[in-house]
Amino acid sequence: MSPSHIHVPTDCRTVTEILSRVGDKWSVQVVVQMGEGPKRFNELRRAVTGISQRMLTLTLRGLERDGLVTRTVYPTIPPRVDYQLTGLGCSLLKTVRGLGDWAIQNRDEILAARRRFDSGGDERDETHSDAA
Amino acid sequence: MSPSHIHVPTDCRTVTEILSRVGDKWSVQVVVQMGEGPKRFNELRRAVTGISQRMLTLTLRGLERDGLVTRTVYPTIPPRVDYQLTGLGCSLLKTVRGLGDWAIQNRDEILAARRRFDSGGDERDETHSDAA
DNA sequence: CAGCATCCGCTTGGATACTG
DNA sequence: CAGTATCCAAGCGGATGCTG
Repeated sequence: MSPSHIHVPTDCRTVTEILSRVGDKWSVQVVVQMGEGPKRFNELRRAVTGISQRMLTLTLRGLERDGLVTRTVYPTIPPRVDYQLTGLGCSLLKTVRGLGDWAIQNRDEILAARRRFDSGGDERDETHSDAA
Repeated sequence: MSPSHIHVPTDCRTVTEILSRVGDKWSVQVVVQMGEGPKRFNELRRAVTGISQRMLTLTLRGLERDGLVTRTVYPTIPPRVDYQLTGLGCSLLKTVRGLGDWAIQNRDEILAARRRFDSGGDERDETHSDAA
């Protein structure tokens, strides 16, 4: 029942909502890993360097909750659990790759700007004597 | 001197780097506001609902540091400071809109999945009796 | 193997008060 | 108007130990 005919230019709250879903420390990396197909828990753990077991669990729960991944349990011994992107998850992955490409393309420029800012912290802006 | 000929599919570290830049609570909203043209400090403050003065300052400093916005000071009384997107900032805005559109399009589906997950927390996955 | 529970530090961010 | 400085609470995330 949302008024979808009112096309707000990039509705702020919704974007923020999604960004906080995807903007955490690990979600994107985990999603990217699953882009190559279904993955088991420890497989993901090894693939995503530096992630703790706790955070992998939490991240996967969050993604599952939002319908981005499915969790399939095989009650064998030892147990086996597969995580896989849903259609929604795949489409998110595609979109995130857009941001990823941007990041890769502009990484050097950003790092340069950062160094410039960090070294000289006083001549960074043009002070205009003229005013309204 | 980075080996740019090795095209890693969405280099994980770089993406994470940028996401943590843009994935904080306010950056995107601030950037979106500036997309409509240069803005003064309190103008941004009013436009971005809920932001504290402290966080607006920090957010703008961060964006300026990364070369995404410029800060122009008019030493008048009272002082006036304009913030404006750089070319880099504009290109980021465009990219972020991609994610924004995705968010808007799939918002309902995500919220539905979330409700489903939160209500029944046990029948959420298919347990397969078959295994490897 | 795939988790859950606990503890604990660090960072993020809000509220408030003060300044040029 | 456009900040800076301080204090403080909540949440994120790491380390460790235990379970089915």
